[in-house]
Amino acid sequence: MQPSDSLREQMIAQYDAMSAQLQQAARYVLEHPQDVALVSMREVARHAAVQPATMTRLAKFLGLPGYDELRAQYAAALREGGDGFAAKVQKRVDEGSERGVSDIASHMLQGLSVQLEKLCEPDSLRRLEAAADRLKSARKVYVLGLRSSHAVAWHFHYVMTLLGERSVHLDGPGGTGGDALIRATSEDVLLVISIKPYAAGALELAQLAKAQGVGIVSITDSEVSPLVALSEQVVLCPTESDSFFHTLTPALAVSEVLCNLLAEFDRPKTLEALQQADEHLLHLNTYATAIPRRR
Amino acid sequence: MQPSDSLREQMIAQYDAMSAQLQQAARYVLEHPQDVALVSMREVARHAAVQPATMTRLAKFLGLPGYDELRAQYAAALREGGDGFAAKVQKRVDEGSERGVSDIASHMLQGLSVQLEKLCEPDSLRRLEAAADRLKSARKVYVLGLRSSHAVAWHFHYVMTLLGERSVHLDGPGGTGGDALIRATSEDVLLVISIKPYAAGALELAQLAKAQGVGIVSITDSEVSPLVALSEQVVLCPTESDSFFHTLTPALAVSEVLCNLLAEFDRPKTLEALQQADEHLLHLNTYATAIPRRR
DNA sequence: AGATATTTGCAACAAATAAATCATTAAAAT
DNA sequence: ATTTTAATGATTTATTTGTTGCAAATATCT
Repeated sequence: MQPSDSLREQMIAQYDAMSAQLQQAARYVLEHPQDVALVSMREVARHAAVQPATMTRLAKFLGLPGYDELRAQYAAALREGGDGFAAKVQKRVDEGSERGVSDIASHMLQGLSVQLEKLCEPDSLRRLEAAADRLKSARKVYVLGLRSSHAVAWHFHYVMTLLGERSVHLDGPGGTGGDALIRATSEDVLLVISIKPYAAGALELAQLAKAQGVGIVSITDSEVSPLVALSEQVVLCPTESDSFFHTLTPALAVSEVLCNLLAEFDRPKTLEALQQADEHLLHLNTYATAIPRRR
Repeated sequence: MQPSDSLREQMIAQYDAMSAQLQQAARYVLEHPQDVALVSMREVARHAAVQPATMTRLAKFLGLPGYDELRAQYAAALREGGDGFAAKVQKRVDEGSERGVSDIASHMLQGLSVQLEKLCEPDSLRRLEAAADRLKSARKVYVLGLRSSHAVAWHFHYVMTLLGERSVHLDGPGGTGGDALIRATSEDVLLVISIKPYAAGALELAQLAKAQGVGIVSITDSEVSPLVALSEQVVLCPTESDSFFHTLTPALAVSEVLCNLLAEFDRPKTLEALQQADEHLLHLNTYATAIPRRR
């Protein structure tokens, strides 16, 4: 799938010696080898969010005469890969008969994959859309998820924070998480994430919020979840998995979809907000592309 | 290896209805499907000993708008072959042309589903297994994930907590998260989750830990992620999605798989630990199955 | 802090591409 | 045998391609 190996390895080895733009280009090439073979350089550059010239420069950096040679190598690799496809599948099947450790993993992952596909059913999509609409109309969105659901709640809140300042995460040290609801009104919405077993604390807070007139939108796992009775909108997601634990992956996926639907609602505003966040984080040196020097 | 089947069959079926030149072109296309995808029309024409215009005419004869569409079909077919079975769905995703609200959602979900399937490839499974092995052998597992990766880190830690007391979450108020590493030794392992853009803080802490002799296992998004250089084991997961944001869903899935592999390692102990946790939480009235009465 | 080198974005270029147009040739039908 | 039709080849045109040169921006070093 990758070209003659030497090229791929060379790219990885010399990655650190590349400039930022070159790295961005190289990274895309590494992660989308088929594209290099199948689409034009300018298009690859567009996908990689890089100037066309950078692709040429990458090729030269790797010691090739030009981009065409780079493409040729990837094309050759793809030819082989395509031919050997049958063999590859066969290999996979053979390995599958071992029933080993990686079988467990593969089983789980495929199960999760199927569950995500099930979320594409019309009913789920309707619920997602309705939930997004409801969240959209809120002045503030309070986000609540305790115990295992904390991960989803926090992630939703984090993304919403990048988008603006409408989100409030109901969590805090010493059990003070619910305090932020003090000034919540009927113009606001509470997004609750809770799956079985339902954390009592989350249900209590949700009920309290509802009593204050706050609209409730929930992500939960069943039509008979206690949250359904409280909520204006419910998105259901499966949690069963071939493992000891319930899975949160579908719930997280749902959360990400909601975030994106909200972002899509006003693209210009979203883009502006994201750019603003980018600049802010850049000034703070929040991010790094290499291992920072010890200080 | 051949395009959507219908095209290949159509060519064979209508072969007799073609003119001599068209037949010559069609014959070459049928016998060299890869060339159609990988080289220009003129070159294909030259190899087929046919006028360039004939290739265009062949495409139109098959009811396609132009030769580009023909090439696109063959390129898509080659992608499938090269990329594996998951790519079939990807094609559906790529073809998504309408952008209704629920189309966006279903698009995203299908994309995520495909990514999870890709994690089932042998290489990924090997990495997962190796990472699980390394974590298994650790005395303590420190878990680190900042910013967006916090969700994954926390979830991993949460599940590990249910399983025993080997896990330490490197997070805390006032930037004290790293303090727990004070007593970390070479018997311990640090699990770092970080995806692009990489939080500088996470890299710093990981580097510090490594300097202390702590083994590093990481979940990250690329072969050229700065974490790779530090880590004994790396699990790669995709983060691209048809949305404004990077997706964490595959990373979370990887984390859940790791948890489960660790749990599977010693089933009796796992079951006992889970039962113990159940009892504990029951006594604390942590969970509820119905809306609790207001107090 | 200033000087130097490197990196990056932009625009222009020539070459090549796919498609459209027209002229010529071969085949079919009257 | 002549007209009509379809097929083929040559030519032209508007894009698109990969590359290069140059100026602005950025980083690096003294």
